[in-house]
Amino acid sequence: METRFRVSRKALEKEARKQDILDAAARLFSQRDFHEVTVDQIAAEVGLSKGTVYLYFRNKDDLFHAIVVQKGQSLLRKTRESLQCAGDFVDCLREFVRAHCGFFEENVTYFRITHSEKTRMTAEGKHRLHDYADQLFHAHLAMLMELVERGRSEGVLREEGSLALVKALRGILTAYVFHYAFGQSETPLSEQAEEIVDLFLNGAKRQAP
Amino acid sequence: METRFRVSRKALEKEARKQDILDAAARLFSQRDFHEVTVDQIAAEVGLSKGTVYLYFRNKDDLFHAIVVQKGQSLLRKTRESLQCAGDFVDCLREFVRAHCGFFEENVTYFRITHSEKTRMTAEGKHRLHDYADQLFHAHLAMLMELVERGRSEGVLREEGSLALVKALRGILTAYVFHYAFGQSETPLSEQAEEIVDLFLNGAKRQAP
Amino acid sequence: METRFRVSRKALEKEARKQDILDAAARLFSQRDFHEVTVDQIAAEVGLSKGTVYLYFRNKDDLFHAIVVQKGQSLLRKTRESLQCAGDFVDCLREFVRAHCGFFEENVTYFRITHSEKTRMTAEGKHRLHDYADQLFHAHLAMLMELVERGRSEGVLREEGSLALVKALRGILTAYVFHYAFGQSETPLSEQAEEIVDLFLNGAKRQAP
Amino acid sequence: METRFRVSRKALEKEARKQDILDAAARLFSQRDFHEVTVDQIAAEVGLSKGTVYLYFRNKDDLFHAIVVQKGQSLLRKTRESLQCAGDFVDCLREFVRAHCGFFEENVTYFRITHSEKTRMTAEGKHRLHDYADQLFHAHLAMLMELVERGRSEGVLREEGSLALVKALRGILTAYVFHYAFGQSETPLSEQAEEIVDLFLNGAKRQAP
DNA sequence: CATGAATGAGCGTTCATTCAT
DNA sequence: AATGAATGAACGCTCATTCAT
Repeated sequence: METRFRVSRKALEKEARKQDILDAAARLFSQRDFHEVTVDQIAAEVGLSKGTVYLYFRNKDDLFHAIVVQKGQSLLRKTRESLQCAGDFVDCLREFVRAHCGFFEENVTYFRITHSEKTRMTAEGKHRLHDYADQLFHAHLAMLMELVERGRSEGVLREEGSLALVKALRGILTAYVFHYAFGQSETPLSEQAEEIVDLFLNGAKRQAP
Repeated sequence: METRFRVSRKALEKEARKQDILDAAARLFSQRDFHEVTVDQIAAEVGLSKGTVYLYFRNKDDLFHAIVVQKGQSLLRKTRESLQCAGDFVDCLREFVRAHCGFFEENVTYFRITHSEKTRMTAEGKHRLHDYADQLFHAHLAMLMELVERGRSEGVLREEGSLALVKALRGILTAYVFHYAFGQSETPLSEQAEEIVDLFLNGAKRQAP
Repeated sequence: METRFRVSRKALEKEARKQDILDAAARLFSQRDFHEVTVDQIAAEVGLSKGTVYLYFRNKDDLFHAIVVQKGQSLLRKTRESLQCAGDFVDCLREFVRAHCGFFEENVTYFRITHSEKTRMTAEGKHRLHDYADQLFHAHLAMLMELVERGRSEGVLREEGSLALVKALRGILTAYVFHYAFGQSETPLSEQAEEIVDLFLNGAKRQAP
Repeated sequence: METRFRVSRKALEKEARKQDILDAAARLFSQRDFHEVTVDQIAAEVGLSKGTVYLYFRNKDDLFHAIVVQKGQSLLRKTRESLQCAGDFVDCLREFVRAHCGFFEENVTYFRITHSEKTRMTAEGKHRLHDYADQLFHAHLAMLMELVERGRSEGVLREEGSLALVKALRGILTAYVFHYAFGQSETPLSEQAEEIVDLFLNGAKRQAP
């Protein structure tokens, strides 16, 4: 039992170390391009030796993808939870947007990563990202589709083209996160959730009195 | 006169060659990251020698920025023209969206470039892009602001936060271009202009009867 | 204690490796021009890979300057020591010339380097050499000045223009080293010290009986 | 006859153009290293196209050597003439030193070139310089030898080692030119001829009263 | 003769990756 | 497990040289 305990403690330590590397790397990747961050810098950021990084990740690509996957999972989990809300579609949509905003508020630094990675992924036809990361991306899309479908079935959203609605929602969300992440200091992202929902649902037109 | 003709022909040829390089490079930059495209590849793509590329551009960065600037100018010109329409705000908005869609329909390959470059630019605070490219970016933002202001002064758009409206419009536009550029074959982008305008103005809610 | 020993041994080995590179590079720089020696050749000469050289020196310039500085220091040290002789001016002058000759006898290969570097340094006005190498050069000049002044104060040397005397001494010294370094095999340089001193002090004229 | 005239005029023009290139190149080579001067720069300095330079010189090396040879010939001619003086050895020596100084005063810019080239030449064992330049170098040495021999046969110079005397003379001369060429503004070199002769003949010692 | 566009070998430098300790 | 020295492939860039016009 002592051995089991030792092993498990070791395993935990190892996991912790791995997470340290992921965090350090993510910090750097959010500031500079994939190719502009060197393994040396990552190692220095965690306070480890370059060789040690290779004990935890097979190569630089793996490390990068691990970040994308981990953050993707996290986003997916949080937004999924938000959809289990008790209320009606609009309530749930509000929760969803809040979750999305909350996630990126806490992970501003990861926005650039996922942003550029999403692009790369789509452009090169999955050659670069592991299947799992690919699945995550599509899972996110699917979840949005579901949400929109529900809005439709509740009679709140338009009947035509649910893909169009998904595009609009993602577009507005992304634009807001973008401005939050790169723009000069603004109001907290999560406080803008209501605004996003409003714009998405009612559009830019002045409301009839 | 023959001499004059010869000289001008040479100058034209040189300009044409420069454009060839720009086009070839843009093709590659749209498929892979800046650092993943080598000057050798660019040269090969045009059918020239590596050294020759350096006769036309001081370095790889310059070449890249030349592309961004050229396309940025083009987009700016086309969208600006669209705003000189005779009709009311909604007409102009429709023209604007059409121009935007039309441009990216013809320049799908440039979307990724400007997409990632815009990110990099904002992130690194103008350190990398020439002033001119910087100006272009802000000019585009300013133009959108103007358009939205007009919509407000005509009483069509909401009174609150014009930045919010700009975000929404850009977000939806970008999302549509993104899906067109990377998604599997869809309807022509320009045919989706009406849909974009509708979503932006009226939102996703089912319209009251 | 074993650890301490290991650490210090590693540090020593690293220092030794660095010196190996310096020596190999110096050998090559003495045979060919700075620009005619490639980093690849230097690496091959030490039996290392090109990249390894860059673990020890930031770049080719640094490596070159390290050689100049190291040898300059050595020359300065040895000649300075020689001036602490007990005897009168002529004794000290003799010691000085011997030290100078002795140094270049052991460092023939470095003569060309310092020779050409001195030229470059003076010509380009300190733009290329690190401040330290610059200081060394002037320290050497200053030392010669001091020596000559002493000869004058002891009533041995002429009263007029000590710079003239410095020029003459350096000129003769350099000429001798030059012939030794590049000429076909001759008598050891250090054995020519007496001759140099004699020519410098008494000139080429046949001595009055 | 008109044809002959035309041809000869053309030949003259060609020769003049060639000289222009030599002069421009020499100017640049005196400021920067051989490898730091580009053929492009040379062409620009003469106001010609790069390709044109290759009509007059087979390659960059040839051009460089042509300069060295031409200047060497010129120095040789001028110093040889000086030796045809009517007076005794000391008069002739004085004339020689004056000629040497005069030459480098007018050709300060060429000092560095010949300086570094002489080194390179001796170091690499004639592999680089054309035979002719090699001959020039040795002709200069031989001339000095002759001069010194004459001084000896007239009973003015010491009996021992004429090579030693040649070394001393060349050393002092070179040192003076060096200081003139690179040092901060000094008295004209030719006015220092007397001083050089004095130092060479009588040495640095204070003269007995 | 003169041009200058094109070439391509070659250099300095970087950096992901390996491996002996 | 951790290190960090060593590697070597690869890249951006330069420039002497050629050649069609």
